[in-house]
Amino acid sequence: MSRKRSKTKGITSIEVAKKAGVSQATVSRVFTNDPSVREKTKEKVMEAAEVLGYKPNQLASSLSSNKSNIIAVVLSDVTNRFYTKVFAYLTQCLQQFNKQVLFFQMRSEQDISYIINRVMEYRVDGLVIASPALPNEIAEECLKVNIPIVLFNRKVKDLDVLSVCSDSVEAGRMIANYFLDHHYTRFGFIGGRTTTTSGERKKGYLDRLAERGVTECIVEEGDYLYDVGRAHMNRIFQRENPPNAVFCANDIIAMGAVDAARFDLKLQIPKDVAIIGFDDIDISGWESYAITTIRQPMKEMVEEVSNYFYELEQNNTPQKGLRLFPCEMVERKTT
Amino acid sequence: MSRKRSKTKGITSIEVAKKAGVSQATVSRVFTNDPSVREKTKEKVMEAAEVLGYKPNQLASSLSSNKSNIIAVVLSDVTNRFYTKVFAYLTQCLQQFNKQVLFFQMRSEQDISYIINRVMEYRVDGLVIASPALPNEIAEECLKVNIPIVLFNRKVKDLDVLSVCSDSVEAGRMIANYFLDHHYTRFGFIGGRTTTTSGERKKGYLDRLAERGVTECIVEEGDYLYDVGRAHMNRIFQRENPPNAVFCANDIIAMGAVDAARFDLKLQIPKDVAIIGFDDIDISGWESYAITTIRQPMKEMVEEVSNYFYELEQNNTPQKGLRLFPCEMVERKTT
DNA sequence: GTATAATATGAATACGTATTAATTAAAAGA
DNA sequence: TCTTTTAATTAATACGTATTCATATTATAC
Repeated sequence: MSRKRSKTKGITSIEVAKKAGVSQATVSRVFTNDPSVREKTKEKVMEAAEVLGYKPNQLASSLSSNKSNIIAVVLSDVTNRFYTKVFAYLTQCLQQFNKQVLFFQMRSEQDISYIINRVMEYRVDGLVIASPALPNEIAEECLKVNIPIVLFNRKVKDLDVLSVCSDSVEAGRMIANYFLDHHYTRFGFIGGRTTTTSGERKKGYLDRLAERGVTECIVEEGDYLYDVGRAHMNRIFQRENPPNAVFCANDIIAMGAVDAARFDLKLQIPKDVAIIGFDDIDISGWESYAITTIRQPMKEMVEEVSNYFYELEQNNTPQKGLRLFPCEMVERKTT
Repeated sequence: MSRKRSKTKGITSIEVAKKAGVSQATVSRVFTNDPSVREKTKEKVMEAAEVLGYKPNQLASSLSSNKSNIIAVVLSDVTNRFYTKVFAYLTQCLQQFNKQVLFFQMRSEQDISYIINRVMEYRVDGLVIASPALPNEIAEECLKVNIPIVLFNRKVKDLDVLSVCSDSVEAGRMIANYFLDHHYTRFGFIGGRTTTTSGERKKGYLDRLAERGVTECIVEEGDYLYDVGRAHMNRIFQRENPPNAVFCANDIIAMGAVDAARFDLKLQIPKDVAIIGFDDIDISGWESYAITTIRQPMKEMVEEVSNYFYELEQNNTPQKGLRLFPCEMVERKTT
């Protein structure tokens, strides 16, 4: 009784064709919305399909049409709420024109080759990389076989891709201005991993401080984690003449910093020290933290990504290159 | 110059075969690890593949072998950190035997038919549903075509599926015991959506309270949201004789409740009121909240799911039915 | 009504791999 | 050495759809 193949093989377009009294080609045309099929014929086919419970085999379709309708999305940290939201909303947008999301996690550089292989094997229609780690290898491999790539909050020069980013540099400058306008006098910065985004946030901040005459700023850098943020805040305050205004590269770090100020250093916020975060994740708005932060226009950014693939789908050739989105400040109780 | 099909068509097994001086069948065998191919031949093929940059076309493979190596994962709320972690870890586990994750969001009942259609069209090898909303329609459709289903934290009777759940009822009882053992006297419960999980947490809690002689408990139910939790907490305290011990159906609600107590009601935690949450998401451990909560054995649960698919992969027939995992209490500063 | 154009359908084939059945090569037995 | 067995390989075909090209049908013009 060898039954390697499942008995319940799916209904095929051929069976539908037989039942509807048309050819397989016509059934295919109906399900690809080919306008050249007559309304009456279409109805016959749809009815037969309905009765038989036919669902087109997307795998066969992909093979034949050379289009998988799959977009691979690579995240380095699903735990980061900002990217969680990006992921959720992107999925939603892509579904509107029938693209599905194949999910990959890039925990370390080691994952790169795994991801490359899967992405190529599944012949995905596109690839979105929202990861601070260097994906140059991935990018090059994919471009080699014409898989369109979108980088999210990551810039790469000399690479023929779309890069959708928020304006981190300008956001950093905005914070410097805010602190100075509110008469803060001593400054600190707690960065995340040494990535483009964290680096740019720092650069804008420090540059603007310098432009307005402040050359001293205590800088600590580590990772986008609560514990790390908390540790860095404590370390900063072991120095003499500690800051009264600290910019953290994201909200998670900021929460660590807030708790360090509150529970370890017994400081009043914002009287003794002001803290600003980045991302405006929902927790930042909850009253126990109520962190002043920077909001990236997540929806617009995601829609830009989605729209890029939509244009490709329509056989247009949307522009590549860098697309920069301005951020906005959200004032709460830590300043 | 009509070039409908991309010029850069992928390298196929046929080209590899030609280059290696073997048949296409042999190339296929090499890439499916068929033991019947000689070591020397294998090397020849691998080398040719390497030189040409050949990557097997998974879509063609799926079509031919009737196995897509795709597992669909349906979440109702990616924003919920517990499920975010489940999602991340599940992806990681499945990748270990080469299963990829196709992601779906079930925001409302309306999404059901969309999901069903995609799941069937892609001929996924399995389906994981981690959603409190009723997926009976999905389940029935899938079982009809033999797609294995795993329910995560959701029980369904009379359905031939694997259901991996934490023991919510027992956890509820545990909390009742804890409150009573610590001499709390008046009780409250804030639930999430009226789902199995929330309902069971409540049931265990109330039943155990009753068993130990407490018949009064103020119950509010709404949704798993910060704002809702906060509103409910306030409402509870508008009643006369409000509770001094409140169990919230998850940590997000608990945070709303904590902030209501702190900022709206000006109460001391835990002196005036104790609060317990559920899930032990990372924020609960951060000091500004430091919420006492219930930890589900997330990893074990996910591994159970992953293992189920692994067994199927090996053509074994793993047992279906309900698999229950005990929870554990994490004591922090809200009790 | 016929001739012509436009439209709708069908037959045949491609897509790239897995797999069965058939064949050849290697190993073992005498 | 020559069978007999076993292992390795190939040829041929299936998987289910999309699509090109040819054909049949309908609509339009006269």
